Amino acid sequence: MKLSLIFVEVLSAAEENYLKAILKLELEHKVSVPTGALAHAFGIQAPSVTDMVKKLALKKLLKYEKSKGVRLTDKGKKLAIAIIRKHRIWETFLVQTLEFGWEEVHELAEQLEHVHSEKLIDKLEAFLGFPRFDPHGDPIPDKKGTIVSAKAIVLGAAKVGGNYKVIGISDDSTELLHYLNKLHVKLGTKLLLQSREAFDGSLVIKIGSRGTESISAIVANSLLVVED
Amino acid sequence: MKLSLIFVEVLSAAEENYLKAILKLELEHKVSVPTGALAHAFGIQAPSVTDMVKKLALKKLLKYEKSKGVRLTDKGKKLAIAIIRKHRIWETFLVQTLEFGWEEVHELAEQLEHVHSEKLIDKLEAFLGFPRFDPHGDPIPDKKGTIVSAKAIVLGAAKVGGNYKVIGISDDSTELLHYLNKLHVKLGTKLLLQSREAFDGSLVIKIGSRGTESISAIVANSLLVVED
DNA sequence: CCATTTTTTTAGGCGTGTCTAATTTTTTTA
DNA sequence: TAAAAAAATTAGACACGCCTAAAAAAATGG
Ligand SMILES: [Mn+2]
Ligand SMILES: [Mn+2]
Ligand SMILES: [Mn+2]
Ligand SMILES: [Mn+2]
Repeated sequence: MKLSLIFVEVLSAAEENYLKAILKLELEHKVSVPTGALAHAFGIQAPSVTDMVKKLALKKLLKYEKSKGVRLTDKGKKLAIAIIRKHRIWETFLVQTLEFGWEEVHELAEQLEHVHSEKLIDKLEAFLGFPRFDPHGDPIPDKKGTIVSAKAIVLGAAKVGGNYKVIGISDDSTELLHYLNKLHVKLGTKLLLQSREAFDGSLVIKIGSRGTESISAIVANSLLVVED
Repeated sequence: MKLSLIFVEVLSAAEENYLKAILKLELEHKVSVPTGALAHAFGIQAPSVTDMVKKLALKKLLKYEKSKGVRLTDKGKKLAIAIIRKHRIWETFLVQTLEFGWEEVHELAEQLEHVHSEKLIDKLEAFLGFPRFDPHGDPIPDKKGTIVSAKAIVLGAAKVGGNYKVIGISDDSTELLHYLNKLHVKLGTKLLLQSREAFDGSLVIKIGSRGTESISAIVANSLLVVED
C-alpha cells in the first residue's frame, strides 16, 4: 500500500506578513512591488527584504526579478488572502463578541492571524454568522478566497455638496481610529461634504446630526464612502 | 519631570514553554528540575536546554546551578501560571463556545497561549463566565495566580469496590482523550472499580450505566477521580 | 574508593530574520 | 548622454533556538 505524503508547508509569521504586505501593495499600485516599498512598509532595512524575497521565491510564493521587484504567484496570492481572511475574522470576533473597540483590534489580529488552524477560523466564522465585513468595513474573503470589492470612493475625492455614508476606513492605525471615535465617525455615519480647501485639500463636513468639523486631506483620503 | 520607563519584558514562545514545563516538573517532583528532564519533555537535546536556562537565569526567571538543575523564581512562577491560565481559558473557549472536542484543543491552545494580551484573556474569561476548570478538569488560575488544588486521587490508586466520579484527566494527549471518548468516559462520568489485576495494575471498571471495561494501569493513572 | 556509567556542560555549527557598510544597478537630470 | 542621485544588491555580522561531538562532572556500584 502506497501512502501519499502530504506536505503541509507551514510558513513563519514573518513570511506570512510579507505575503500580506505584498498583496496589499500590488492591489494599491497594480504593478510589481519594489523591495524598497516592503522595507518601508515593515520599517526594516532593504537588505533584509532582499533576503526574504529570495527565500519566498524559492518557495514559489512569488516571482522575484533582481532589481525589478516582486509579484505574488497564484499560490502566494491564495495564501495572502487566507491570512487576510483570518485577520479580519479575528478582528470581527474581538469587536463583535468580546466588545473591543475597533481601534484596539488590529495589533491583536496581527498576532492571531498567525495561529495555524483552518478549522478554528471556519468555526469562528460560523460562530459569528458568516460576517461579510470586518469592523473597519473591509470585506472578509470567503473560504475560497473570493473578496467582494467595495465600490466606495474616498471622501477626499467626493464632490462638494454631496451626501455620503461611511462604509470603510482604509487605514487600521489606532491613532486614526481613535481620532474618528472623537469625531463620532463610525461605519454607517452620514456625512455632508460642505467645502474643500484648495490649498491643502482639507474638508469641512457635517457629521450625522452633529456639528461641522474640519478634517485634513490625510483623514479624508482614508474614509471610504458611498453616495447616500 | 521624571518619567518612569516601564519595561514590558516580552518572552518568546520558546521561553514561555520552558517556564510552563519547569513549573509542571517542579510540582510533580517538588525539587529542582534537571536539565535532562526538560530535554526529555521537549524532545530536544540537552545542550539546547543548557543554553536556554542560562538565558532564563539572566532574566531572573529561574535559578540555575550548574549541573544541579533549575528552580523558578517568584517572577518565573508567576509568569508560568499566567501562561497556564491562558492555555486553559483558550481550551475552555474552544470547547465551550466553538464546540471543539476536548481531544482537539490542546495543540491549538499551545499556539494561542502565546498571544500577548492580558486584556484579551480577561475578556475571554468574562465572556465564558469565569470558568473554574478547563475541559480536562484542570483548574484555571485566577488573575492573581491562585490555583484551586483538586483533592482528587488517580483511579489507579483507588480501592476496589469503590464508586468514583471522573473530575479530571492528567494528560492532554489527543490519543488518550480519543480513547476515553470511545469508552464514553468524560468529566462527571461515574465509575465503579470492580477489580484490579495484581500483575500489571490493570483495572476492570463499570462505566456509568454501561458495561464493564478493562483499562490499563497507564490509563487508570491518568484518570483523576473523587469518591462518589 | 576507584572504575564505569550516566548526566551535564563546553565548543562549534546552522537556519532564520534582522542589521550595517560597501558596491552595483537603475533612474533622473543637467 | 554622461554625471549625479536613488534604489537595490552583496558581503559580513549578530541574536535566537536548535544541533552534534567531545569533555567534564556527578552518580553508581563492585
Ligand atoms: Mn501579522
Ligand atoms: Mn480591519
Ligand atoms: Mn492542554
Ligand atoms: Mn487542559
